[in-house]
Amino acid sequence: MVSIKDIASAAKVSISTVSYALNGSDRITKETADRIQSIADELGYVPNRAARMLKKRETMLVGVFLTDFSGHFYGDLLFGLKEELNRRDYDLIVCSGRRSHRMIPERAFDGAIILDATFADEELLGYADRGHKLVVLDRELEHANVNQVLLDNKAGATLAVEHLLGQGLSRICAVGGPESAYDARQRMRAVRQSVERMPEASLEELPGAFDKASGYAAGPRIAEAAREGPVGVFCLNDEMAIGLCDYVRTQTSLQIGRDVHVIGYDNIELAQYMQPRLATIDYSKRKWGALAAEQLLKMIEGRPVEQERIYVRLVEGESVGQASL
Amino acid sequence: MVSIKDIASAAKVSISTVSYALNGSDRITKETADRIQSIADELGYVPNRAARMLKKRETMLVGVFLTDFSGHFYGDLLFGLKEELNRRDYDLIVCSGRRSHRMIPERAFDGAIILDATFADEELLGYADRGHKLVVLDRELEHANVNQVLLDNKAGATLAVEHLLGQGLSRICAVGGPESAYDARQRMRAVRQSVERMPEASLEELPGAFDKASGYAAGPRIAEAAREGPVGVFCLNDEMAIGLCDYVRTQTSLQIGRDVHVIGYDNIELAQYMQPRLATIDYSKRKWGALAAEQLLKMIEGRPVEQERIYVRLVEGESVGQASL
DNA sequence: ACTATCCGTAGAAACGTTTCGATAAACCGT
DNA sequence: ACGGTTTATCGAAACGTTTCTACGGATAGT
Repeated sequence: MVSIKDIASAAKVSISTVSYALNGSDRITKETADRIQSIADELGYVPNRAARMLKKRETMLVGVFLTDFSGHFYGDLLFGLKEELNRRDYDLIVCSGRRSHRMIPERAFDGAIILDATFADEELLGYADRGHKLVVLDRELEHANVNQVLLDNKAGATLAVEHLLGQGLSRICAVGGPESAYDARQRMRAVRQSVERMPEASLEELPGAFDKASGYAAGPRIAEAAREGPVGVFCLNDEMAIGLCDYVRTQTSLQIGRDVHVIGYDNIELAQYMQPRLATIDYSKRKWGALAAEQLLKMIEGRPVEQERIYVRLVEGESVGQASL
Repeated sequence: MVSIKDIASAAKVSISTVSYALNGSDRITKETADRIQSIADELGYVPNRAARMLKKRETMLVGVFLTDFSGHFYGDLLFGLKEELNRRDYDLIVCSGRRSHRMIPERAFDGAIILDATFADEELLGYADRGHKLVVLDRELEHANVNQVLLDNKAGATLAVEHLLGQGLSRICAVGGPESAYDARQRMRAVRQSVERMPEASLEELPGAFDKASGYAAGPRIAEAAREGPVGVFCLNDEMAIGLCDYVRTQTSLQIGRDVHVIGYDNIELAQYMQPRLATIDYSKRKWGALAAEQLLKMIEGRPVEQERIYVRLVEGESVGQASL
């Protein structure tokens, strides 16, 4: 592999001159710089990333950690992240799995973005203590080296429940997320508050784990409830809503949007292709990513960071209809 | 940041002893090794990745390059890749975008897996010439440092067309992919061959770009054709099939599975949620990833690599029905 | 013409590891 | 008790950069 040394001897200058020339320092005259540059090109020189990282103590890399690679909104989120990072000359690296956690303390990146339930809070705080910059997207953490971009879960869940209530549905079921999920806890809390505000409304909470299977599993109980009249179901994310619709369609003779009214959360791509179209809560995943990137870069560069929040909107769908009285 | 030196002075041994001890060399007695280990733990030592990379000239990292992060089957593919790599102590890093290409010559990984149209063949061959190990998933390249895991596109496309023909459909439309896509070229070639084998069958080729919009765009022409009797449409991937169904459903009074029979390719998750369910060609994306990882590791370790191929199967769906005669 | 200033380049140390070869102490058999 | 062998540890070089400081020669000012 051709190194800076090879260029130095080919150009009959010292390696420091080569380094300065290639990095565009004004210590070197334009002529020598050009000469060195063309020799470098000719030899096909590419700087060694590891050496540069070691010496400069910076990587120009940001790591994003995901629980898995199959999330339905990762595409947009990562797009937003990457755009923003690239504008500032950083590269994005996506990681998943416990094994890769170690890359943070190994200083493989200048900062990391976390949307990964396999990190415990204490683990993240430990990294922050050691000086690593983090932006967390799936929890709230109080630390000088940690910031977050919050989804407005409260507003979203309130919107969802009020949409159901607004259709004349007073019997509400909510299918929850894993206890460990911050988003799930926040959404469920808002659900309770919204229902409590309506004296005539009732709420039943069903357990769930943010996956299709838990939506499906909630099916029997919901079908039972629906026998006594229309029921409005808020699944705390779209995947569960889809699982529930699956159950209702294949295992019961109930009709979605008439007997069982379903609304989800996240507006994943699938939602718009469901028949009937799934009502859901939407927010800009790109913006979420872009803000996360912006915050992280500010931290890395030592600029002040302001708290950001992503707003939500209701997407209507035929999975929620007017309650027939 | 605590380094091997700090441990050395804390333990009153040389840095080489620390290095040997921490790496489990048998040059060091168990007692000192344990002592050093516990001091390292106490100080919270984590090795510096850059330094190790530089010295060892290996990274234990594999990069996978994707055109974007939104592909519908990336989740499974990456899962297969990651599992296999982790079993062998390698970490996976996902990259996208032209900017990140440079990580290959910069020796940021021990090898790379390419499923990314933004790489030109010549670019990849250039890296291979410089000794970088590659596995390509979206093309075929002849080079000692390049291997591929091939999808059986020919078999899949043949299966799809024969399924349509088998339902009594003799007027076939095929919605193609970008000219630059290897998969698209292979599939289309097989389509032509299959249709030609049936003297009474006719084929019309429509342009496409593997995205939903091109499926939608093919809609008018297909609707026109369907006015003269049922037509079988093979969209070279599921996304286009979904776009086409969208058009037919919203812009025409034709019925899918009766007037227009649609089959896709890839069996993305969405396919099973379409109404009617989309017929498609399925193959194991996990296995695809696992084989790619296995090949790359063999190359890195200098073991012989055998050519692999992923097999396909037909998934029936109501989007293709019996042609009413 | 002589010192002071500046400018372009060179030398060398450092970043944090790994690993080869050297060294000194302990062991063994005779 | 002695040379020879083994054993545990150490010293130093190297990986490929960056960057501080030093240096020598040219230019400029008086």
